[in-house]
Amino acid sequence: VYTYTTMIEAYCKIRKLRRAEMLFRRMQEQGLSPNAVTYTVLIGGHCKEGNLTQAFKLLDRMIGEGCRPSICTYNAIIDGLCRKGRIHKAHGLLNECIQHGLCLDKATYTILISRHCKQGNINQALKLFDDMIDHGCEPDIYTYTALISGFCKVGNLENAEKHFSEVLEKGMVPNKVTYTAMIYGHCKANQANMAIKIMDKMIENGCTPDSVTYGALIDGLCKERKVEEAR
RNA sequence: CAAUGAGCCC
Repeated sequence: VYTYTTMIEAYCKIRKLRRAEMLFRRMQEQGLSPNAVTYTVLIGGHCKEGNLTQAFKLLDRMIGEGCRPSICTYNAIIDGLCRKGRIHKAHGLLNECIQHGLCLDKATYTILISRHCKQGNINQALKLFDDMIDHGCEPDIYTYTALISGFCKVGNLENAEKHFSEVLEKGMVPNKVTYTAMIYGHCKANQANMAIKIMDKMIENGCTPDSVTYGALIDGLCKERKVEEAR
């Protein structure tokens, strides 16, 4: 089962869902029962392809066969729904999780926070951030990065910086993604000089800027007509 | 640690 699951995951990663489904069928023909991980991998693969119909079909089947979905299973579907902009339905699934006795985890909240941030709905994101803390679920660097990115997107650098400081105060370590979000925010606010300072700090702290980091920076520099600097 | 979550442009 472990081996099949790993292979199914590999096919999902390279977006060969038909191959993945084939293996899923074959393992059952061999008398092997897919477990929660197998189902989650396949459901996640379909969600990433945007095939929510198939994802829900598998979820039903999983439950029908007495295989209990985990929070990872639901998170995969919640993420898929969010990507399709069906955030309301995603929120609806939270109740289903709770009915199944599952505890929402950091990923659940981060998926939703990230989505609200992308829509510029920072207040809703903050509400979820508070909710998660109320429920004893501590935000981690992923959650903070999503939130910081949300503040950057709406040009609220003050709050972005405030949460960045909070990360440090809590002893968490900002990573490449966190710094890139900050750089993007400053570029967007026409503070390219500050963005460059942040990049220097990022390098000092052992994070290597990647193509996304440079992409954000080049965009910002070009906007400020500092094409030469961008070069 | 076999499965879920965060960053630019498009």
